[in-house]
Amino acid sequence: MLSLNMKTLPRKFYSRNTIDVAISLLGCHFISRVDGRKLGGMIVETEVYRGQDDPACHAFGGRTPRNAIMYGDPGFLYVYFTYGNHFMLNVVTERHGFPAAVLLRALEPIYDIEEMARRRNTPDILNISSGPGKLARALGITTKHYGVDLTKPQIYIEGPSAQHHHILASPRIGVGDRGAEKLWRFFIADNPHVSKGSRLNREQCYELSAARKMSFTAENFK
DNA sequence: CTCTGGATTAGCT
DNA sequence: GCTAATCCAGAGC
Repeated sequence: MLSLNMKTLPRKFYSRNTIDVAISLLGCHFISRVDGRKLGGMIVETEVYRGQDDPACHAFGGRTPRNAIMYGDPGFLYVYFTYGNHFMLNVVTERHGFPAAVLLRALEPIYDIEEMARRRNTPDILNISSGPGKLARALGITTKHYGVDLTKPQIYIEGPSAQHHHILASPRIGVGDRGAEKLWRFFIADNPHVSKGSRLNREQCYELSAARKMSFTAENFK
């Protein structure tokens, strides 16, 4: 299952269209060594937040102190705090000056599962990192790690995935009507670690080929 | 300064 | 399925 030849993803990996990055990240390994332990797992669910025209993106409406990292170089960590409890992990994408990022929504635990389970206070492996707030907690990542360089050895992603995954797309979760027409959530079909927070019926999920076609319309890239 | 709502989760009905 | 928890960023004054 683990592929050989996994290497830390270079900055160039992140310096592409955010949709390509979000899809390419599925199957890669996200690793955190923030407390001297190697924690992490396989990325199984991602979402795209792209540009000042995307009403669900934190950069909608322009630059602020919080979203500043999204305007910088790709390959850095954007962490923010929400709902009074949860940290969200994003990786900055695209070129300097264009605000965009991929939200990591779920991991399949691989490294030091016992420690991650402890941090999450659950014995259930399916509950360790099957949601964006859950995985940040399991990995020990907080806003202290805002701006960490993902090409350095503290927090990084290894790839590429050698597996052939069946990937599906759907609308993003938790954004309400803001950009609801965009199919910018991507996940590995049938992986039990994909988040269950918002159960989507089959009609709301699309094969990757169809979703990509819709995502790359002029409407989304004007 | 004050107010509003959130890229969620856990726990209960 | 429903909602309280919990606190900060951003907007408005």
